[in-house]
Amino acid sequence: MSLQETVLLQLRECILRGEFEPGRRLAEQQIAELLGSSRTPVRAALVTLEQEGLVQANDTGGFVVRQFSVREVTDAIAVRGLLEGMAVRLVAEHGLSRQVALDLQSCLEEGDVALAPNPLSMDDYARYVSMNDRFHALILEASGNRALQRAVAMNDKLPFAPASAMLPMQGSMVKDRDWMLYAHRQHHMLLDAMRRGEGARAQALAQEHTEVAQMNMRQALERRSEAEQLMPAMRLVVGR
Amino acid sequence: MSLQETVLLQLRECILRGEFEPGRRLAEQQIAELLGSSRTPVRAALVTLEQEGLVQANDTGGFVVRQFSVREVTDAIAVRGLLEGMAVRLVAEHGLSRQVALDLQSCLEEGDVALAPNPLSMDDYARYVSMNDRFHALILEASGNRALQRAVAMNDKLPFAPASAMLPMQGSMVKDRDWMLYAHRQHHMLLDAMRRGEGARAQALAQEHTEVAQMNMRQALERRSEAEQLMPAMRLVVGR
DNA sequence: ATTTCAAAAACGGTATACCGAAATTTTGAT
DNA sequence: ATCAAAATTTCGGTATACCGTTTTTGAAAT
Repeated sequence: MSLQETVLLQLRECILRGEFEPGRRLAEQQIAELLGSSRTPVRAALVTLEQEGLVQANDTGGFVVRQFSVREVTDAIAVRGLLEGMAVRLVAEHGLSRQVALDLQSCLEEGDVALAPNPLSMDDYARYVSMNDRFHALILEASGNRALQRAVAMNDKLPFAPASAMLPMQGSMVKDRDWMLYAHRQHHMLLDAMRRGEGARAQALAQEHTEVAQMNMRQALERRSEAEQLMPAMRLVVGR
Repeated sequence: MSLQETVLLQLRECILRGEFEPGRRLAEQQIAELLGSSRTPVRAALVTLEQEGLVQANDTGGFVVRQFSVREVTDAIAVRGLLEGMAVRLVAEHGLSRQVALDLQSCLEEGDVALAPNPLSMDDYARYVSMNDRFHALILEASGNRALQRAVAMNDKLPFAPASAMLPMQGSMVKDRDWMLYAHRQHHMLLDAMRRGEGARAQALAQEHTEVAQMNMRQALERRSEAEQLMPAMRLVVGR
């Protein structure tokens, strides 16, 4: 892997970890020293991160860590709902291939197992998150629409927009497990709708599915200090 | 304006003009000489263009002009329909502000005037295109959803996805004018739906509106050589 | 004429030097 | 002690040098 890729990954992670407060100037030299490279790879990374929206060009040149309003985050979640709704509709309408159906089914079963224990262990939670990501990725891939895939990929670069970013925060709380059970039930219904070729139903379901993320976002905002501990990227969200 | 911005704009335009055949390697030195700069600004531009999808990273390093399948283009148009559908629904549901309604109304009147002559002059056509872009931009802005705006902006970087890219090709043909009249009538109905707060209707209409673009894409493919003269970017589309 | 293979040219990734602009610190007057 | 001006440092934009790798070239062999 080239140094450029390493720097990009590390810098993105640093920002998402909340290691730089929003608005802070990202001096190229400084970051280069921090990550052990010269300015050149840092420069390339910053250009990429600007396109992704994590970093903002300064009037006077250079870049600054971007901050997000609550509105922007909830909007991004809504957009994900729209895009995933289209993906599941396409899959439902074009017919679910045998292989994809099997893959999705195995995701569901894995989710069933992961959510069975009460209370959930950290491992159970991690397993569920990984399954969740795979489930959403499979559907998107099965939609076959590359423009749609690009749109989701871009949208997911924003904090808290990706499917698993706003899962109930650690899953250890009883209430969190209940929410995850609810969301997972929706996954089951989603596959059912796709199997039956019920495009409109699948779309509505996928869109409603993101309301769980919206609820979690609201709850995270009410318990800000707690949330920031569990999800440092929360520091990038300003207001409320 | 910095040299970087100039280089980015020029290079993007060169690619969209079809001045480089798809698959061609974009050597940094070469482009730097062509545009009168050093490699550094070219490198930054290439990273940006890769994010935009106009350029593709080579396995062995460097970048190559991307080529698009017909499928990718029609998919991108469909995604634009989805996104604009959401925008108009949001505007309809949240209420159309007095100012935006006036602005949109004046767009419509301008369009009425531009399309009145028969046959259309090049100027009439240009005026309509400019109005069309403004109309779509106004709605998007009025939606207030920044994630949505970002998604549209990204999608519009793909060739032929932007609203006006696939307007009937020059408008001088009688049949083209008929299509434009049809599309413009849809604009009128769209504003009506938004005024009445009919979100679902507005959404359906916006989505259907992109079918005009789909038809034009198909027609352009049937008359490839002609189309490539009028829209050089057509050379980036492979197949059929 | 076609293929093969080695020499040469070109290329990309990276580091760094340079310069003007911006930001920060120091200085000096009040 | 306060504030403004000057000096200094830092920063970003740009050009360029260096090096290992890839690509092209061109000549020899078939």
